[in-house]
Amino acid sequence: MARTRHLPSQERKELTVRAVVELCGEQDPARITTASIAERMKVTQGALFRHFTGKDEIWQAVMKWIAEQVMRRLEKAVARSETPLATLEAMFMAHIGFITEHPGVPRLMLGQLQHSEPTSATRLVRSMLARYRERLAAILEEGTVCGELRADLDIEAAATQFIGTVQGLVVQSLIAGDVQRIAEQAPGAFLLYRRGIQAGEAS
Amino acid sequence: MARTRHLPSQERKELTVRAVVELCGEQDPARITTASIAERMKVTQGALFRHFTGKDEIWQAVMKWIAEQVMRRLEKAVARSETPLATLEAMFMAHIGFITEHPGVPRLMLGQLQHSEPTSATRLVRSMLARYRERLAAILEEGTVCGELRADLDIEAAATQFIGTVQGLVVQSLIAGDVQRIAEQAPGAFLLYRRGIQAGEAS
DNA sequence: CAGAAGATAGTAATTGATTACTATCTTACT
DNA sequence: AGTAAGATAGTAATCAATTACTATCTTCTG
Repeated sequence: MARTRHLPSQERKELTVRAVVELCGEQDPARITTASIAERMKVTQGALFRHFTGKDEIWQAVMKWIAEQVMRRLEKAVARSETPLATLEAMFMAHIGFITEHPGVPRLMLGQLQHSEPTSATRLVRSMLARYRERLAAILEEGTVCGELRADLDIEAAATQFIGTVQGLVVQSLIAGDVQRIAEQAPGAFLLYRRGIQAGEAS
Repeated sequence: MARTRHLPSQERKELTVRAVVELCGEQDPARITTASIAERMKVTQGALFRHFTGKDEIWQAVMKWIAEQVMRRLEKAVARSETPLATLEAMFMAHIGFITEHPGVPRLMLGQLQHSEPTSATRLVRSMLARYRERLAAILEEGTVCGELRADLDIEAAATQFIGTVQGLVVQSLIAGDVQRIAEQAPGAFLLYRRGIQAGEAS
């Protein structure tokens, strides 16, 4: 049996990220200590510093992982969809799916956004959200052009509202302490958002 | 000139709350120490414990203050409005107004919602948001009855989306680091929300 | 191909800084 | 004078980071 002490640094880093994401599903990121991370990994606290120069670098690695995961999923969703509206819905559900699979993610991102003096990790979050918005804006624009969305749509507001729709569900789940219910509420939430941006309907 | 050292405990408590709310506008609540609060108040750190039994009690006082302020404003907005839709808009703008006047408030509330083991302050936040939702649900219900809102409206989803609309603006401001721009974006955001819930329009 | 030599990863213990909280002395107000 | 509020000077606990040492893997040489 592979007792798997002694891992290559690369793998150990990945396990560290996993552990942190996991821990964020259970507690306030601000209260996560290097000791608690190490404990979760069955390693001593000092061992972490063989792979990271400091705690900051751990957060950075975590945010990098999240950014990659989210963006990969979003692009996949975009690729599979036909119309702008269908793309938006696929992105929405992909985002929600990622959150329900990794309940620590919202807490992680909100935790990073709290910092007013941006660390490296904070900058990563901000740039990810900025890219996210750009992606959204492009699709929304496309939707207005093809007539699927209201011609007078405020693109910026619609992008903010998209993220807000997710946020509403997230806040709801933080209050209820139950991340999984997000999945059930997601379709209804998107329907409401869709009605706000869609061109005049017949129903 | 009133050098105002030596204040009655009641006033000192109020100043403490003010100081904390102020500090939250500038930094992560999790990083606010009793020392930094005291410094802001021009008092020594130990003096705080003449008025609060512990840091928890400070957070509790802060959240109590916020809950009172928010609810007072919301009720005023409700009282002044005629139709359900006008009431919702007034509530929205009241909420946004409170946030722009006190930029620390979103960070404060989000910070509290991060805790998974609810403290007294956390419970206060949750119960405030619960009351908020109930209030919203009642108004939304009223709107469907009087025909101003879609008859098939999902009340729960619409309440979540209302809070989400605010959250979208908040997240936006945390990314941009500029709370004031919320005020400009608010009308556009509410318009989008309104279109999602309103009964078939003519425009 | 064996095995020494070096590199990499992990441990256990410690350090210095920070933090919430407290004990004791001092001042100011009534 | 007596008491409520504040200053001063602590304490114990926590935490990130470091250090000295050990275990394991990898590589190079004879």
